[in-house]
Formats: sequence, C-alpha cells, structure tokens
Amino acid sequence: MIKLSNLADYAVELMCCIALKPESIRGSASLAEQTKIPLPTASKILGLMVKAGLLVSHRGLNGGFSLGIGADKISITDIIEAVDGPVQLTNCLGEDADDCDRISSCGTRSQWYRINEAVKDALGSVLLSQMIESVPDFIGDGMVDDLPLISKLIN
Amino acid sequence: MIKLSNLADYAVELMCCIALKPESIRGSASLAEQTKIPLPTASKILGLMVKAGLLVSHRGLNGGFSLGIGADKISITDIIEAVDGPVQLTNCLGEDADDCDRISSCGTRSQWYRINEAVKDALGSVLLSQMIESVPDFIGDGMVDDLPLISKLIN
DNA sequence: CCAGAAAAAGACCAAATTGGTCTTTTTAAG
DNA sequence: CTTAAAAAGACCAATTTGGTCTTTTTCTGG
Repeated sequence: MIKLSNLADYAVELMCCIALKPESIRGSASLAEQTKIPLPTASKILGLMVKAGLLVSHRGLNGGFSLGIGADKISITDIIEAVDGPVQLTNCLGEDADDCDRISSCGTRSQWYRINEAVKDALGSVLLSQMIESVPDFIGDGMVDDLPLISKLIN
Repeated sequence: MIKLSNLADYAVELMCCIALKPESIRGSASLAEQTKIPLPTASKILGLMVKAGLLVSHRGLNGGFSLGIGADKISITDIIEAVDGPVQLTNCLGEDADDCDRISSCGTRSQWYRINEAVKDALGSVLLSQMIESVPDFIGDGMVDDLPLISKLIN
C-alpha cells in the first residue's frame, strides 16, 4: 500500500490544528492532547515544522508554537517534505542517482521525472488554508459527530 | 523521503524489459540477469504481476513470462498497485477507516480524498508503452552509454 | 510415460526504517 | 534566581521490507 508515513499524517493534522487558531500560541502538550498524538512524537514533529520555517516557536514560560507564515502559503507538500524529506519516487531521481548501477541501461528516468513532478503537483495543489476550510472551528472543544462528505463517496 | 518501494521500482523495470520484446517469452533468470535484480526477488515480483493479470506465465521447459495485455493498456499505477497494494495515502481512506479514533474530530478526510485521487491520476497517466518509447531496443544486448535527457534537467 | 526443467507457492530470516521514549540542555517569564 | 517550557539528541522497540530457501506443481521433450 502506498501511504504517507504516520509522522507526515500527524504533521498535517497538527498544522491544521494550529492554523485553526492562528492568533494563539499553543503548547505542545495542548496540541498533543487535542490531536491524540503522543506528546513526545508531537514535539518531534513540531520541531521539524519549526526547522522548516512553517512554525515559529516561543520558548520559556507560556511558550508554544504558532504559524510561521500564512496558512495560504503552506501546501501539503511543504508539510510532508518537512517530515519525510523530498518527494523522490525513485532512487535515480536524487543527487545520488549515480549510485544506480543500472543507469546506463535504463531508459525510463525521464519518464520517472515526469511522474515525480506530477505527484508533487498533486500534493502541492492543496493549501493548508484549504484543508481547514471545511473544519468546524470548535474542534477539540467538544466532540463533533459530523462526518465529512467523503464517507458517502467511498462506501 | 517519499519514495516507492524498491520492489515497485523493480517491477516497473521488469515490465519495461518484457514489453520491449513483446513477442518473446522470457525466463525469470534471463530477466533477472538483464535487469541486475536478484533472481528470487525478480521471481517474486513476476509472480505478483501474473496474479494481477499483467503478465502470463508459461510453465515447464522453455517456459517464462510474457505480457498479459497490451503495453498500452498497462499504467504505472497498475504495476505499482500490484506490488505495493492500493494507493492510499492516509489510513482514513481505506475500509478500516473507522479504526481512526480521530475520525469524528478530523475534518480533513474529504481533502485527503482529493489529494489521493490526484496522486493516483498522476501515476496512472503514464502507460507502460510510454515508458519504453524512448528506450533503445538494444538494451541488455550491450551497454549503452546514452544517458537520458533528464540528467541535464536535474543537475 | 518418464525425466528434467522451469514456474508457483509459501515459509522463513535479516536488515533497515519508523515510531516512539527518555534525558539533558537551553531559553525566557515572572 | 526559580520555574516552566521548548530544543536537541541519544536511544529502544516494533514493523516493514527485501531477500533467501525449500517444496510443490506443471509442462516439454525424449
């Protein structure tokens, strides 16, 4: 099964959570509890987000995290790549491409490049601001039993 | 780093190799040698391709594999999914979606569905016949030092 | 019909990756 | 200066992945 890593999945969720209250500074404990992500794991992810410039951290008492740039400037690709590294479907697309000992007998690299770009575009076409559009902003303050439309499509 | 599994990568290469000589039946040993993929691993992949209907196997002496359907009917998604299972970026997109204990507090599922479809389209937009178009058909019969165009783009 | 060659099937092992924990250090507020 | 919080990074465990090996089945050619 082709899937994202759990960490990438978590990261998007945490970012959504933060983007829903862009003005407030949230501590990792609060975010972890709200998203039900184990605290140390959430911390690690938040650290990666800061390193990527997607969040800014505020140290010391009452510290926490807030968006580093606007939610409409952050794409899903940005978040995923901050956690899992670049989208690079095959080994021969990276800088270590020469490690591929089949490179001289493989004519598919230019096709792989096209496919890779297409996948990157697909992931990059959704912005964080779009991810949260349909999310009621009272999430976490109380349970909402309002399943997304998608459940009707896939069942 | 977001990448395909090695098996999926191998699978595409094996399929290309077979599609280049669509009329002939090739044994797994020959294919493994040509692609420099370890024989037992190649066998396993070829078996998966047969199970998916992309290849047909011919048992017995002088047996081997040949395309099950036309190379222009096989997309990269078909090959990848035969090896790695369905493209399903997040856990909440499958039939075990209800296992997600955040489902009622997560409004992003419909967005994930969109992203997943976009990625599937990206992978599905390339056919096996296109993958081999630019490949000189004397591959494997001798070393070709004709690097694909792509090397100029990414370096 | 028999012997041999090849694929099929599946149990099994090892290494790499991933997810997660814990500890120590740094920073800032009060 | 004390305390609370983030940062950093060493470390561990579990899953997944890649790969091997063995046994069974099936077909061809003699």
